[in-house]
Amino acid sequence: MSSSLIALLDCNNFYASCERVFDPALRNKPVIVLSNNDGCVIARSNEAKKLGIPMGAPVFQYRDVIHAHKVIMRSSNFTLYGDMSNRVMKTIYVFCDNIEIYSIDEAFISLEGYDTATAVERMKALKKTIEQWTGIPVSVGISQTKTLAKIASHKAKKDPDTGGVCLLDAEDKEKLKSLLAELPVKEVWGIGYRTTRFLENRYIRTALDLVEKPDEWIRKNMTIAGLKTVWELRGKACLSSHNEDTHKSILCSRSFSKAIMNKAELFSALAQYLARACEKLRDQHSVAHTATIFIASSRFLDAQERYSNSYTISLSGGSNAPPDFLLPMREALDQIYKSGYGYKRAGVVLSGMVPEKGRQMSLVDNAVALEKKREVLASYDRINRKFGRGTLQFASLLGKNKLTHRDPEYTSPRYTTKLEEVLKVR
DNA sequence: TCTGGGGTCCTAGGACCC
DNA sequence: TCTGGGGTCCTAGGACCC
Repeated sequence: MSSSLIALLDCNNFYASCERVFDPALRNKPVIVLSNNDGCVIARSNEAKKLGIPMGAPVFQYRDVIHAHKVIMRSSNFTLYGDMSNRVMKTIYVFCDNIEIYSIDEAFISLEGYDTATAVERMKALKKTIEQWTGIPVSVGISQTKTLAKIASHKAKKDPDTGGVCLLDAEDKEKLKSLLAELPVKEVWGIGYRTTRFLENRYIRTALDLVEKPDEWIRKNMTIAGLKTVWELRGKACLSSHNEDTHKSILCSRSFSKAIMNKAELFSALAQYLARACEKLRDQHSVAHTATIFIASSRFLDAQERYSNSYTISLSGGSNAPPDFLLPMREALDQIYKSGYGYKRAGVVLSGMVPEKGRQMSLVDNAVALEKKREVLASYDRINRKFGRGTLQFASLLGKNKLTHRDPEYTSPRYTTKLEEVLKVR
């Protein structure tokens, strides 16, 4: 009896593909999607990859290539990408209801009960349907474990012979072995930069080198997480799915296009991120008991000129209303702010979540006031959802200064979520 | 300053992911 | 001149308890 199969479905060049769906002029051309402030490359079409533009590359360093090859740039449009992601995931649910949405462009799909041939057939049908219904090209890797499915999906993406769906059967031991022998250890899911350096120093260069090490050695040098990775590579599934619909932490942070030199401006930025983080918190019907603020100068300065720090505050009753966090947050900023530095980034992390219902009330709360506050925030959220984020804002959070975020230059319309911006057919 | 061995809980920081 | 943003998990070490 064979162990059950799992598939990883991965959207190809997701953000760039989303842009292409609505603008045919981008097809077969090099396209890159940029981060906030149009600073970095966060997605590339295959044509852009071939030009040697790396992931995360600062745009200014590649001006010449971009110009010479007429690379098309798009500022990121997360409203569009989020909506397209939903469409892809909903299509997967038509085929299978046991799925784990892993990221905006990836999902694991349980293929329990299928033999290998049927699994491949089903995934080919799914791939075709997604491409027809959403216009997003996808690749699928199938294997007995998530880590191997991941490897299979890379092969599906790179090797045209697979037709975009690749099976890696771990029960074919010889084939698995020869595949792992060709796979550089740094390409294994879960092996990052630090671990790669550690392993290569010990002449462990391929995935096969790694799986041949004894368990005790792995456990000692790579922690339990590394051991799980190795078991997965050997074909033994041990990564559990975490299909939580509530997050354990929520972060909102931004880089500034120009350095911020004073505390008031920094606080006003933090207050806005707090407001956004609290919105996400209310979306999942939680309250948070702790909030961490952090501030940082540019990471690209010399060590002596660099400064970053964070401070964690706690709220005894928990809350998802920005004003409750504001005063302790101001005190926190007083603790860590140092004048004389130019701050390039700041953010707020909320954690210590519990469900909004049945939360512990602190002594100063009274139930009526609490319910009233909840209703006010709910209307606030409804209005902002209907008319766009930022329609309503907290007066106490509004700074005098406009934040130094650069306006995006290359934004595409919100084709799918904004009536005024839908695609027009002549 | 030396003298004990266990527990638990919490948090900061590191490493990884997309 | 210009360098992203949002998550999870693990471990070590401190605080506290008996």
